[in-house]
Amino acid sequence: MLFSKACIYGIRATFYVSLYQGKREFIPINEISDALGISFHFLTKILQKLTRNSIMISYRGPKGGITLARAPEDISILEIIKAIDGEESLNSCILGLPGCGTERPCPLHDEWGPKRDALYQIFANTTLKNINEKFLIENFRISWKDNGGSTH
Amino acid sequence: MLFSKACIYGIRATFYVSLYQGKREFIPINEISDALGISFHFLTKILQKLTRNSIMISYRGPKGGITLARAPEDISILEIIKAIDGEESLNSCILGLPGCGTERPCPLHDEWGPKRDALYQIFANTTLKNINEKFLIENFRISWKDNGGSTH
DNA sequence: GATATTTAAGACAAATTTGTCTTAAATATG
DNA sequence: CATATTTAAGACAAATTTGTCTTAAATATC
Ligand code: SF4
Ligand code: SF4
Repeated sequence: MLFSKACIYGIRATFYVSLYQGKREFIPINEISDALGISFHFLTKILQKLTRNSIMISYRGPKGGITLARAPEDISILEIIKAIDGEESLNSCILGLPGCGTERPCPLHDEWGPKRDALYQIFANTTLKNINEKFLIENFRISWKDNGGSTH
Repeated sequence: MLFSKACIYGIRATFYVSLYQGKREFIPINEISDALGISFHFLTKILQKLTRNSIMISYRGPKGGITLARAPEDISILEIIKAIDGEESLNSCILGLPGCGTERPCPLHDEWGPKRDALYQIFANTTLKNINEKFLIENFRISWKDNGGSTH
């Protein structure tokens, strides 16, 4: 698993929220946790990392909830990942051989390095606006809750 | 982290052993754990997964230790990963959105799918022989022990 | 102001991963 | 056969991640 469960939940929740951007004000967390089948309190703690990192804004009380802090085109997947799993999760190597790097590559570096960089660029360049467009264009109906896993 | 620590340790240990292939009989695990700076007993348990999966052969007693079960060109990195972290670690998606897949892609699938497949192929196609050649050709001197992390 | 709704915060518990230790079994050597 | 070496196996502990619960604070509505 490249990302922690917390990170995946955070990404899913952000996708969910971003679908309502411009249509509703604040989305209550319990609605999200219900839709995604995630523990409400666990999700709350995850989302707090996003509000602390100015990715989301939260509002308490009736009609409260969370919403994006910025325009969807200004929020990348990478930001979410960094806010939840930290900087290292994508910078560090899959093998993590110590003391290595470009000037002292391990036997896999030539192959892995470019792949890792490409992966990083995907997350850096994909914004929530891109995601929303994909959702709309492809008329995507995701089953947010776990239901047997992905088929590849 | 794509792989568990156990998996990374297993890969490092296998690299270490394969460097002596054809030169020494069995490599004692305590030598490996010393060289790699890993707990001896923890490494022993990890390596047992490799012996159970016919990747390594172990031998008890003086002059005992472990060695590769097959020729280096017949052992891929992928096998090691599967033996330790299981099949799913590379088949499952980084995001793990449920119920999705090629026929029901999430907004990242078009980008992530090919990357994941390419990654899979690297590990499937890279054998210990490839690794050894790299080590020799590049006259690689790895510092097996952690010493501050990779520089990228 | 009273009440219901909703996030914030933190204590706590469960599960998983990582790491340690002890004992047993196998084997080479003298 | 006695001894030292080395893996096997499994109990146990520590650390981390995941998940639950309780209380407090903010806010809309009546
Ligand atoms: S040399 Fe590169 S591929 Fe190899 S372990 Fe280090 S960062 Fe990873
Ligand atoms: S559709 Fe593809 S990329 Fe998206 S979550 Fe599923 S497997 Fe992953």
